[in-house]
Amino acid sequence: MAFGPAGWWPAQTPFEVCLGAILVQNTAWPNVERALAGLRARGLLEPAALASLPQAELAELLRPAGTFNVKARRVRAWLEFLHQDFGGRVENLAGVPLGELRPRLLQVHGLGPESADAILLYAVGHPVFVVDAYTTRIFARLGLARRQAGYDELQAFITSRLPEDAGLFNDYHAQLVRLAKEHCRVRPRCATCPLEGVCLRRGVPMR
DNA sequence: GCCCAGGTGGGTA
DNA sequence: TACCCACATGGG
Repeated sequence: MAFGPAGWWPAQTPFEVCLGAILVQNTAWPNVERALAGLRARGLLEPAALASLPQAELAELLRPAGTFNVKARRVRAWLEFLHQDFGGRVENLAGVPLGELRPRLLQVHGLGPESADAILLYAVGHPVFVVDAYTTRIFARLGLARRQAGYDELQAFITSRLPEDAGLFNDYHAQLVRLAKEHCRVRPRCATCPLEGVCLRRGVPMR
C-alpha cells in the first residue's frame, strides 16, 4: 500500500490514480501503463509539470493509451479543475464531503460516473462502489441484477447489500476484476471456469 | 484482418 | 429519455 486508502488500483500516488481513471476509459490497462511510463520518464506525473505542456504535446505522450486527443482534452480539464478549486493537489479533495464532491467531479469534462467514483474511492478514500464493465457483465450474467440496469441502479443494488466500507469496496472491485481476467484466460474452457459456464466475454448473451 | 478493452460526450429522434 | 457514434492504440 503506497498511500492512504490504498489498495488495489495500480498507481503510486493519488494523482496517478486520477490520470489512470481517465486514461483507462475504454482501453486495456497495459496501454495505460505505457502512457504513464512515458510521463514518468519525463518527470510529468505531477499536476504542475503536466499542466505546463501544450495540448498537442500532451496528446503525443498519451498516444499509447489510445483515443489520445480525447484524453488530452480530458486530462487538461482535470488539471484545470484541480488547479482552480484545489490548489493543484488531489489531497485537498479530501476536505470536501462526499455528497458535495461527487457532483462536482461529474461536472468536469471527461469524468463520468465510473471515472469519478474511481477517483473518489482509490484517490480520496470515500466508500463508493466503482461499477465498471466487469461488474456490469458479472452481475448481469449471473442473473443478480437487471441486464438493462444503468450505472446508478447497479451501484445502489450492490451498495445497499454491503457495509459502507471503502476497504471492502476496494477489495470487492479487485476481486471482480481478478475474476473477470482469470475467466478471460480460461475462456476456451468456459465450462470448467469458476463461473460454471457463465461467459464473461463482452457481447456474449447470457447462458 | 477482425474483435476487443476497467467510458464519455455529443448528436439525433 | 433512449439510442447511435466517434474516439484510437495494442494484444489475441
